[in-house]
Amino acid sequence: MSNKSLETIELELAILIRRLTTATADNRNLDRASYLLLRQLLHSGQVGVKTLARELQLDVSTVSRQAAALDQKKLVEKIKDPTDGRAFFYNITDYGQQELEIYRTARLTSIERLLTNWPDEDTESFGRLLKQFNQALRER
Amino acid sequence: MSNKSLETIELELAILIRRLTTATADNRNLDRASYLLLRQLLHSGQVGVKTLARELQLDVSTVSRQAAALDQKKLVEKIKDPTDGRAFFYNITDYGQQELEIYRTARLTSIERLLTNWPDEDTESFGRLLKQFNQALRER
DNA sequence: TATTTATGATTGTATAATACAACTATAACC
DNA sequence: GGTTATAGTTGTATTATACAATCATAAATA
Repeated sequence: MSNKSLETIELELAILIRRLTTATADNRNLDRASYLLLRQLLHSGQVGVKTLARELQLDVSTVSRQAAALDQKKLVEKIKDPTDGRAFFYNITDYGQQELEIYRTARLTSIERLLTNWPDEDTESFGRLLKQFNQALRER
Repeated sequence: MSNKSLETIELELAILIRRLTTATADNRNLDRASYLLLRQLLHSGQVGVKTLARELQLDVSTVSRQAAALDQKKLVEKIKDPTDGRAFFYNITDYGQQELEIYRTARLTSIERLLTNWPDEDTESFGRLLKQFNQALRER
């Protein structure tokens, strides 16, 4: 790998993180954390915070708080596990699914706006490489 | 652009941000904010917080605090503008340059580790596309 | 079976990064 | 010389996170 490419990636990643952590902060709707949690929940079905934390690679306490916030907002419901007195399931509500979809659509739209004029080849590669990079991060 | 690519980018960006904000948080050395500020300072030369804030697209108050923290740690020095009683310059110190270099090298190394086995073509594209994406964000 | 240990979850506390609003001091303008 | 603009700082709030302590229940063990 060329050192130039590596240096570019290093710098641009730092900038990207800075830019996106703040850019996505101003939301009337969902925040990024809730969004990923809801998505994961939709994907995993009925699971508790421990499983979610593992899947999202977050601390259990973090997920516990996030889930409580979502429960508060009626985006999910918390159900006692009948077979284990300590455990709970979370279920995304219909309202939660709606909100998720609204947020996701808004995100898609604003990203699409950023990518106008990009050659198809570039958007395709960008998606593929981001995914590949995340995979590497996950396996690290 | 294919909807599939767009959806991939949308999701993978959200994941990436989550992953990197936490992954880069555990540092004995510099934090990401300080790092970018020092880099910018090295690049811009003697400027005050207002200029830095504009260049970094951050609020002045944020940069003011960050700069104060760097000053505290002797990574920069704060110099009164002789021509304007309200204003200051910041200068990166030798120590600051050393620390910057140490941190940057560490970052390069850990990113390089993630990219082992990537075809040269992919690392080249990834750098180029990240830069392109940041540019789009900046111009938004 | 009674005690110990492990586990799912929550809560207390701390930190980092940020923004907006209020404020201070100085400069510029008229 | 009084008003307005500007550079910077500080107060306050929010979001996202981790680690440590704790609680309640389950599982293992003696």
